[in-house]
Amino acid sequence: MAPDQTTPEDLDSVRADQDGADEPRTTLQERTYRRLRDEIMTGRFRPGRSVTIRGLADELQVGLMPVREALRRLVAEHALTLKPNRRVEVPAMTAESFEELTEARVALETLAARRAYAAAAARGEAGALADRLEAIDLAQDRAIETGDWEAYLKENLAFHFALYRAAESRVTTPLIESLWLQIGPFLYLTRESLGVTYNEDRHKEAVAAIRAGDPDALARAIEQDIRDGMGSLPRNRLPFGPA
Amino acid sequence: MAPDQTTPEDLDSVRADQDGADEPRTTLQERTYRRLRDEIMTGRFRPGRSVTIRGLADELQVGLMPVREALRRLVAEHALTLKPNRRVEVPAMTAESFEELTEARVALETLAARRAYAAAAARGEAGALADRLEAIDLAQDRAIETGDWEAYLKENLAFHFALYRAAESRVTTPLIESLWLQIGPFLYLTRESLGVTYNEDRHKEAVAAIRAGDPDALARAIEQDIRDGMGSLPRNRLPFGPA
DNA sequence: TACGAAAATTCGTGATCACAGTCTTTCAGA
DNA sequence: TCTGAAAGACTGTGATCACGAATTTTCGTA
Repeated sequence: MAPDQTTPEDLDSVRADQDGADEPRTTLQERTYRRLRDEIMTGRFRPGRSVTIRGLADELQVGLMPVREALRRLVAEHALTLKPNRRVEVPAMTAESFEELTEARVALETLAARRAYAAAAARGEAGALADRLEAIDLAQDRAIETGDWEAYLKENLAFHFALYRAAESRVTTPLIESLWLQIGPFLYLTRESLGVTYNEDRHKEAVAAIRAGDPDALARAIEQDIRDGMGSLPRNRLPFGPA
Repeated sequence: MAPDQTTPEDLDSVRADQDGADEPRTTLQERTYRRLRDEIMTGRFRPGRSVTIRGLADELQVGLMPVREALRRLVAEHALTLKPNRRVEVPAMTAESFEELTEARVALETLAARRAYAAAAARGEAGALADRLEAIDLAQDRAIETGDWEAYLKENLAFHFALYRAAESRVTTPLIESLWLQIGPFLYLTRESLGVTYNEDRHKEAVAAIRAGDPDALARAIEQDIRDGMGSLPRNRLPFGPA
């Protein structure tokens, strides 16, 4: 699709987000937003990097206006921050923010998981949901075996949002997405510095909880999954960002 | 029908929001955003009303560009929604959204309350926090006595955010604000249709919990306050919005 | 060499215009 | 009177420019 030859390396790496349909009828601003969103999530924007409208417009080969509105949207979603200079930057990750993000994730994602199970069970599709999640989890296991950290993160994202999306929550899901947007860069940026230890597979526990019809166990599995994942990150090296 | 004339009278009615400082050094877009934000929160935008850039620019006596960016920001915060026509509208409140908003509020606001107490207690300012909240609660009691529904809601907002702001959470507070933005219009729009019953004052319970140093009781008070308040609203008349 | 003021560049903000869709109105035909 | 197609008005999108503020560079002075 996109014929812009600049930056030909990675067009739509993490496209498997929310919209399966990839219509070309979207606005330039929307595509610019998704593009920047993916680049932020995958850590290609280092914290503290100077992000300017004209610079990005040059880089992405689009006009100033789409970039301008895409940046503003990302700021509204807290993926970027607005400095008093009126200039946007990739925010630094601090120990406080990291701890806050973990707690907020636990609060919102256990809620979303419960709602997802309730909605799926009400439709009699709990088994199908468990099957879908299990497939994603197997793909994630393969990523672990091959040591593909980026694929691992991608499948992890797919697992969580496949679960939450089952709730069809137009309120909770966007909030969770905002949290992931804030954590994403840090996850990818630290991929080298950690030897991930997979002691227990909380995803398998979650799938089993769904099959057993136990929402409480599902919520516990999700909470532990979040705490395991966040706890394995190098908290001691925070703050991470501009000096 | 709503009086759709230019409304030059109400410039900054509910300005006492979060920033005590009212510097004129802000951008036009920022002021337009706050203006529209307040009007949405106080229910002056009925659901389903057609919101156009040029119309608002005319009405607010500002250029198209500030309105354009303010609308986009409000859409990103889920205060307004973007129709497939690329046109923004005040979203209708449905029973599902209402229930979701209640659960999300409970999850996030009990978390914020706990963090606020912990932060205040760590600074040895828990007593001062309780005093501040008590003052707001007394003002709210006066609003109840005089039957001033709008003042009641305003003090209610002040109480909750005075508490959450004590946590200095740069992550959780914005999420809660987004939820209030989505509920706000509905609260004000239904002010006529309900005889509010104040059986128990959960705010006083919250203040007592802070003074007693009991975070769990504080969280329970906040949760019950939310459920009481949301439960008293006329759920049976949902969906509320465009036919 | 170090320092600081002035000049040049770059930035965000906002205005204005052109364009291509969408919606409303109008009006001709049954 | 009702239907439906064309004309007109209106809307969001995006480009381009002007302006003032902030940043960076330059260059003269200690």
